[in-house]
Amino acid sequence: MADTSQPQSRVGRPPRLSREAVLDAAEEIVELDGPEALTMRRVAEGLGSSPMALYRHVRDKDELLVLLLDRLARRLPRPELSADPRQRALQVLRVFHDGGAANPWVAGVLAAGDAMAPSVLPMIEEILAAFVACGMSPAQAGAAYRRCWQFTVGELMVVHGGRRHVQSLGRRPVQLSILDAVDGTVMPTLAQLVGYWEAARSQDTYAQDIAGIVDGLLAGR
Amino acid sequence: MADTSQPQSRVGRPPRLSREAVLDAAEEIVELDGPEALTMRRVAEGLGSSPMALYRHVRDKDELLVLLLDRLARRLPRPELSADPRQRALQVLRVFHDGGAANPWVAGVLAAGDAMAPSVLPMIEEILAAFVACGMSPAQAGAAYRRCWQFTVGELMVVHGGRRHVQSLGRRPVQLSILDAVDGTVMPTLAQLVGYWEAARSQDTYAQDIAGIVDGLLAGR
DNA sequence: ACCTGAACACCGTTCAAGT
DNA sequence: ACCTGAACACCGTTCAAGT
Repeated sequence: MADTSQPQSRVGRPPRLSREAVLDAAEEIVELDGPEALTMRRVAEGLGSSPMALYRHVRDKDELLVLLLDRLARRLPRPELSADPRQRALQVLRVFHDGGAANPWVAGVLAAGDAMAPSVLPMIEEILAAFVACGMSPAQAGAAYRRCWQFTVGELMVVHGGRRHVQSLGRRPVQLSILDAVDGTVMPTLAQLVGYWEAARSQDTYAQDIAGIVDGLLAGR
Repeated sequence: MADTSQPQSRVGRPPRLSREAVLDAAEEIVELDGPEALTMRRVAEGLGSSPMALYRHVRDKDELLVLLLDRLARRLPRPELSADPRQRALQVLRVFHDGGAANPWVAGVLAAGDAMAPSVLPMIEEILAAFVACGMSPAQAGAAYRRCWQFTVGELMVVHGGRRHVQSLGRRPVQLSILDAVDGTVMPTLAQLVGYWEAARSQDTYAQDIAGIVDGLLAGR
């Protein structure tokens, strides 16, 4: 009995943790309290192990974040793609956007460096192919994708971005933001601005914006 | 002699530091070693004072960063504005962009929260006015500015963004980036992608991109 | 009023040792 | 092979005390 014993390579202490378990614990924290709450020590605590045990499964904290991003990317839905290539590009871009908007910590991680999830490569390829099907050259498609992606990152940053939530640890609820920095005298422009920002957070302006950008690109060639 | 003595309010120890001095020291650090090197303790060290002395001149580290951003914004050049409103909007957007691109730490600070520099409000107003002069309604101008700003933030993030520079403290030069994450097998798409990214970093694609976006907006109405 | 010293409650990570 | 304990070199910030 006990055929769970592998005949091969049975040396040393059996593992108690795994990369998958570490990622699970990390994800729970980030989902609950945001990316700034993600510390190696808290992950270890969640696993009931010492902080240093994690380093056997993950190179360092940066790698942990990238792996978390990749995991999210792998879970992105693959929508039924339209026959119209323009529509197809917009569909995939929307999947990217919605994935980032649903997990506000993504913006912060994207901001941190050249980190990128390999699992999105097929989706990027889909967008490039769609642009080519619209009549662009591969180089044009690349530049077009870059423009769309940069707008999407900015949107995630500005609208759904790493706001420090409420988070107020009891002290100092105010924030030196655009609102109180002009010491009380709210300019008309400012009031309007705030309105437009709020609009973007409530209404779905992304669809309109990205469609406008894509149409600009298609009109260009 | 010594007419530097103010007749008014002469109580307690005279100040040795000032908010301006704190900002100078902070700026030097951030310019030299990037925003991640900016710590209260290092600023204090640069001033030859104790870390806690800073808290008399600045509420906390967040405020320090916002003040630094505002200082940079105040120094932005005010270009000779064109008579053509479309051109005018593009000019001011370019000033924003170039300011951020020249100081790569800006992207990181913008990413961190709703922080905003009050000194840019007149320039924002300039852009809104230009869009209105192009025939947009105020609401359309607001949405248009938002779209442009979001693209600009994304561009700063992706192209000039908070890459962790070389920074390698001797150990681990590699980075789990898109390049090595697909374990060696570089897809054609991937090679292309990297090329487009590099292109954006060397050539000035921003001018073309933002003009395309603005033209898309103007065509929309 | 302005600054200092010591302390608190954290970080990520290394290194030698246990099993 | 995998994990632990103690330690290192940091953080931001509070609080009581000095001048």
